[in-house]
This record gives sequence, C-alpha cells and structure tokens, in this order.
Amino acid sequence: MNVEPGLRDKKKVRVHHALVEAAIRLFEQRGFDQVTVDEIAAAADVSRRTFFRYFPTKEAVVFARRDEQLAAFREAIADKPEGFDAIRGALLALGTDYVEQRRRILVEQRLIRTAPSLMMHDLEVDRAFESVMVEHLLARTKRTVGDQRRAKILAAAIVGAVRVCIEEWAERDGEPDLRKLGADALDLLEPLAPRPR
Amino acid sequence: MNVEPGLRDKKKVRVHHALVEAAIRLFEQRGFDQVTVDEIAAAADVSRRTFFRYFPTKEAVVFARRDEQLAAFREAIADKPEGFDAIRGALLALGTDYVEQRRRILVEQRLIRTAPSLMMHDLEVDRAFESVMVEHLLARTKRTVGDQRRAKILAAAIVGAVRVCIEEWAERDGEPDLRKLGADALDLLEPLAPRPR
DNA sequence: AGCAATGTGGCACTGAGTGTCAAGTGTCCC
DNA sequence: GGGACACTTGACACTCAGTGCCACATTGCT
Repeated sequence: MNVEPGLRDKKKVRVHHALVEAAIRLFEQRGFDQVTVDEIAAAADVSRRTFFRYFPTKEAVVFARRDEQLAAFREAIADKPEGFDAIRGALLALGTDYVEQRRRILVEQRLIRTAPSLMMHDLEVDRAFESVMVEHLLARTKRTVGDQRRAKILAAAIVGAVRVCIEEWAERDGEPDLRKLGADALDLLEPLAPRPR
Repeated sequence: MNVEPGLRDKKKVRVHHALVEAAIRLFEQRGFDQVTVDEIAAAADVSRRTFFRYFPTKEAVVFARRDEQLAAFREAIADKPEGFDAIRGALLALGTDYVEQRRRILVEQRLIRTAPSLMMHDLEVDRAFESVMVEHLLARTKRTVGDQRRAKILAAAIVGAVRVCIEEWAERDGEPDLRKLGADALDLLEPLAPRPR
C-alpha cells in the first residue's frame, strides 16, 4: 500500500499550486474583486472550468493554506489527552508555523482584510477550528449539557482570542512575538477551562 | 423638524416589510438556495431591480431584524458608563427581545443553519456586535496596547458565549430560559473583564 | 398647477458557479 | 508494447446574483 505519487497526482499538485500562486499574485496586484476567475485560470494555463474542479469558490483559493493548518491542528491534538493543555500546545505549534511563513501569511491577511467575502470565509474557518476544539474537549466523556456548553464557550473564547492576537500581529507587520501574544492570551483564558479532575 | 412620515416613506416601509415577509415565507417553504430573487420580488409585487434597492444581497433580507437589534444594542450601551456591566445589561435586554419574538427568531435560526452563506453573514453580524463592544470598552480612555488587546479578547469571548447560548436555545426550540443561559455564561466571563478601578 | 426630487421598472451586462459531453491523458493488465 | 479502462480536461451552454443606465411615474413643495 501507500504507493508513490504517480504522474497523475503529481500533475494535480502542480496545477493546484499554479492556481494558488497565480491567484495570490493577481489578487495582491489588483485586489480580490478586480480579478476574475477567467484571469486566474488563464494565468495558470488551465480552463476556467478546471479552476472550479480544484476550488469550490473563488474565495477558497486564498484559504488553501489555512485548510492545511486546520488539518495539522486536528492531527496535533488527536492523540493527546483531552483538555486545555493539548489545545494550547497545538495552537503554539501553529504559531510557530505562522512565524516561519511570516511573509506569505502577512500577504494573505492583508488580502483578507480588503474583501468582505474573504473576511467571511475567514470567520468560517475559525468556526471549523472551534468545532475541532469542542470535539476534542468532549472527546471521551460527553458529560452534562452544562459541561458541553462550557466547552463550547471555552472554544469560542480561545478562537476569538487567537484571532485577536493574529490580527494584532499582522497589523504590526509580524513584528511582535506571536507565540508570546498567544501564550498570554491563552493564560488569560485558562481559568475558563474545566477543572482537570 | 421631525416631520411625520409622509406617503413616500410609508410606501418604503410597506415594500420593505413585504419583501421580508415574502422572502422568509418562501425560504421557509423551499429553502434558501431554491428561491430566486426574482420570485421574492414577484411575491412582493415589485421588480427584481427594486429588491436590490432595499437589500444589498439576497442574504441581507434575512438579517433585517438582526440589524435593528444591533442598532438597539448600540443605543442601549451608548450612554451607560463603559464596562462589563453595561454590556451585560444590554445583552440581557436583547435576550428579552429574543424571547418575545421567539417564534420568528426560531424560524430565522433554523433557516440560517441550512445555508452556508447565511451562516457566514451571521458570523459577520456577530463581528459587528463585537466591534460595538470593543468601542464601548475603550470609549473614554484608550489605555495601553495590552488593555486594548484584553478588551478585544473579552468582546470576542462574550460574542462567542452569546452565540453558544442562542444556538442551544434554538436547538431546543426556545424552551430553556435564554436569559438565564446568557446570565450564567456572562458570569463565567466576568473575571476576564478589566478591574473596575 | 408646475417643477424638482426621488422611487421604480425594464434592459443589458458582468461574473460566479454548474451540468454535460466529447476528447485527451495516465494507469493497469495482459 | 498495446489496448481497455478510469480519470481529467476543455468547451459550451445555462442559471442566477448583482450593477449601471435611462425613461417614466409618483411624491413633495411652492
């Protein structure tokens, strides 16, 4: 099992990459609304129809990276014991990722802030993170309805706090220490977490 | 000053109302995606073009009420002294509103959960609430960057908690006491608020 | 009544997103 | 290596959201 890529899949990766690169470049140059899918497809040497086979919407192409991060986050907390600490760890790991890809992510963030439809998608990705956290917090024991509610509130607060940190980080061109920002914010929220018992 | 409505404005209100009613009714019957703007306009006896003079998007017609609530919320905290208590009071007042319009709002909530684009708009309205809270929390003294960050995190947490409460309330057909749910959630978050001194 | 302001309908247009089908290309098996 | 098969692509046509424009009707004001 686990056969190596094969020509077909390699091509798929190449096209996917070409579309993302072309799209980001064009968006950066002229703004999200001023670029049509036709132009992106042309710049990546595929047809318009093919673009929509790789991405469900024009917005989605901006969030390709984010989707990968979500998957990484999901995996990072999958095996760890449920609780606040696992989430903290996974988020800080994500923070490292952000810092490493700083330039790229700052471009994306700047882009996202210019187009309302991108901001909305951003929020939806946040909700996906939130869901993963809730699932993790309630993984083994579902407990009472009240516990579930508390877990959901905690997850929402964490996601909100992280968003605030990333916004501040991006606004200052990635200059402040994102990991410290995040760590402080999470410390602030730790009291909301259910007692470790 | 402050002249009474006049025929023109009365008509505007009537059309606005007709569009909302027609839209909600059709959406409820067949689902958001299965209804075109043409149909809504026809059902309200106006042209398609006129629909877009009243609402910027097909989604917006669902959130007419929400926009009014946001305005009411903004007004409710406008004169009160800055801080957590003002926000708590305004939110609980909003809760009363929700309970009073229970049937209506449950329909809207059910609708919103069926269409992704509506969920996104929902999140955006939440962000608007968040902004109003942040503005209120930082109204007089802007304080340090750290204080601003804390205020933003608090606002995000509050909005998230309120959303969780409303979701639970709607999922159970408006049976639980929304005001109590909200009050408990806010008590949980009160420690995050800056010290009153 | 008559003029200015404003709201409306109709029309044409752009652009996102989808269904369909024929042609191209990779994969696999003999 | 060659052919059958599965998958991918491009082209075309279509629906529908949203916008600009202009002629026409309605309202407000004097």
